[in-house]
Amino acid sequence: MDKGKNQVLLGNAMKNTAIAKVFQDIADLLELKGENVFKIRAYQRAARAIEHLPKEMEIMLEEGEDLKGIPGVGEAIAKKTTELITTGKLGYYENLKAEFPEGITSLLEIPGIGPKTAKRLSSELEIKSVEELEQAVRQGKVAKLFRLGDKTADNMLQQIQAFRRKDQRIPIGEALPKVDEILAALQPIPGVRNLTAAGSLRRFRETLGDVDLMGTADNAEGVIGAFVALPQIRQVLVQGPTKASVIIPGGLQVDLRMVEHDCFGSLLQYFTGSKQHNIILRERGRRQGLKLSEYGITDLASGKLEKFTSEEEFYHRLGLQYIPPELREASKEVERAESGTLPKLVELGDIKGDLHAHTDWSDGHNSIEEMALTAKALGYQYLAITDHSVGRGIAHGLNEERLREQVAKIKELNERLDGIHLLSGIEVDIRADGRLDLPDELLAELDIVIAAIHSAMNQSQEQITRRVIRAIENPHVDVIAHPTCRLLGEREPVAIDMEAVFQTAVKNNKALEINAQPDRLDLKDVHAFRARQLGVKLTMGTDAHSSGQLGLMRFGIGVARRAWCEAEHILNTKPLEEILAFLH
DNA sequence: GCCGTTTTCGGCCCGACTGTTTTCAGTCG
Repeated sequence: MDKGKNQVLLGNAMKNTAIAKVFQDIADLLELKGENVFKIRAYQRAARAIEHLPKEMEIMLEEGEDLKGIPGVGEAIAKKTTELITTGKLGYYENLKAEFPEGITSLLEIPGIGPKTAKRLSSELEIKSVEELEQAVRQGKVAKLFRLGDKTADNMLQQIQAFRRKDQRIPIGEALPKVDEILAALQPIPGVRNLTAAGSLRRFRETLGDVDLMGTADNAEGVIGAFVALPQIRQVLVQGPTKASVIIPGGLQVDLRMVEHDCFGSLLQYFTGSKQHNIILRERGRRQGLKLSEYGITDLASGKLEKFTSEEEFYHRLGLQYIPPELREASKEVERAESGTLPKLVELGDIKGDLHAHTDWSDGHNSIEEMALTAKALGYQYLAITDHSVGRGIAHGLNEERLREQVAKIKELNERLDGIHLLSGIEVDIRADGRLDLPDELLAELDIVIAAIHSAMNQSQEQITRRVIRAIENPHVDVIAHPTCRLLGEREPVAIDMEAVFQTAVKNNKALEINAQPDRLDLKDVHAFRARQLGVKLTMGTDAHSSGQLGLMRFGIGVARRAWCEAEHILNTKPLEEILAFLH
């Protein structure tokens, strides 16, 4: 591991998420303080930018990279970041916190309560927590405050209750199939046009707060009526002539908005976001003498409003390439669209085979042949059979003898099956000490060796990083599967140093997997982005445990697109011969 | 506090809703 002084810094690790949190906190505190709103926005913007950064700032600092290159980070925030990373603390932040009663920022988490209200609740009623707020509302104290009334107090109570029972953000894998069902049910209604998801679902974020659907129709009210009458709707929150909000099973809120056809392009663009992306577009528009809104583009000189039925026209009017939704995260996509250098993002149709699948030889549900036939039906040229190794006793992992049997079986199937080629593989366990679960001479006989961690996940960063690096350095290993082992909403990622993993992978010409299981999505978007930047080869695998799960590839594609990947960055967009050449 | 194909100073996205007012402040997306 040639990381040198890097490790010293990593000791008191101050990750981007933590740094972003500090700046968001500062923004909240400055709001309470009544500071200049643009200063507040500057901190918020910096926090968002840092949060979505593909590279850890501590590494940028260590490599002497200029933090001011990050959009939204200037002199002052760069200096504060440096202080945070090198000392683990920030004097400015500590002083700011000391000015306010502890807990006051927690009030800002309740929708409807902004800085002004929070400050008054704190100063006039000495409320310091959501619990105290609830009590004060029930005692009628809040409704008595100037400019607050019964209705406001009532709303607070409801929002507090909603806040408490609110599930966390919902994984996209859970939401997308349900949304597809809703769209499929509404699509056949006569006169319906342009029905689509917008918002973070359309941008393919891995978790969603709520779902925004929108469309146009001759009979908008009829579509809204059909929407709220769908059998899967659990509760109707709001219903009007053009908009309705409902709750579906799983607690997910779904909004449907029917809009004017002639503004559909700008409306879809607006509701797709991200918010920061839209702000950047609008600021840019201003400099061109244009005012952008969801209704179109107004020429400030003439006051004339131009409308757009499609997003493509909207972007083109601004002198930009069309920006795919997955890129609209305020990470230089607007500049690239301006210079006409956006990537041509990978698509599902580019995928020529699945490189990670299980069968009933280990913990899968279908036979090798059934999996092969499904892969063929999906239009694939090849499918890698990668069952678990013996260490995964619970998954009926294969020992040497059964693996040899499977290799023979696959050979036989390849002779018999037409139009699909099976690769003999294994998802071999990386043991706690970094050794693999099967002997090298057996791994050498396989077409593909995927190595993965399934145990001892609480090891220290140093241990687990060294463990994976050792696996990458094994000459027979081709791919590391789900490198961080996270399960969305269930299990935190392991404490692995991804930068070191990326560098080792490049050096050894090994691939890392984008695991398409929707509860994994591992590599996740920012990791895949960074890996691609560094030239790490990427594979995509569904990790299917049944033939139906081979269809999960779309989730991996979503991650890859958010990582700005083109087809050439993903190995299994290549034809069989090229794949075999890489593997051997 | 950030930033520049009008600017190193003087701007900084835009519209809608709600509840409290009697013309608007606060909040949200």
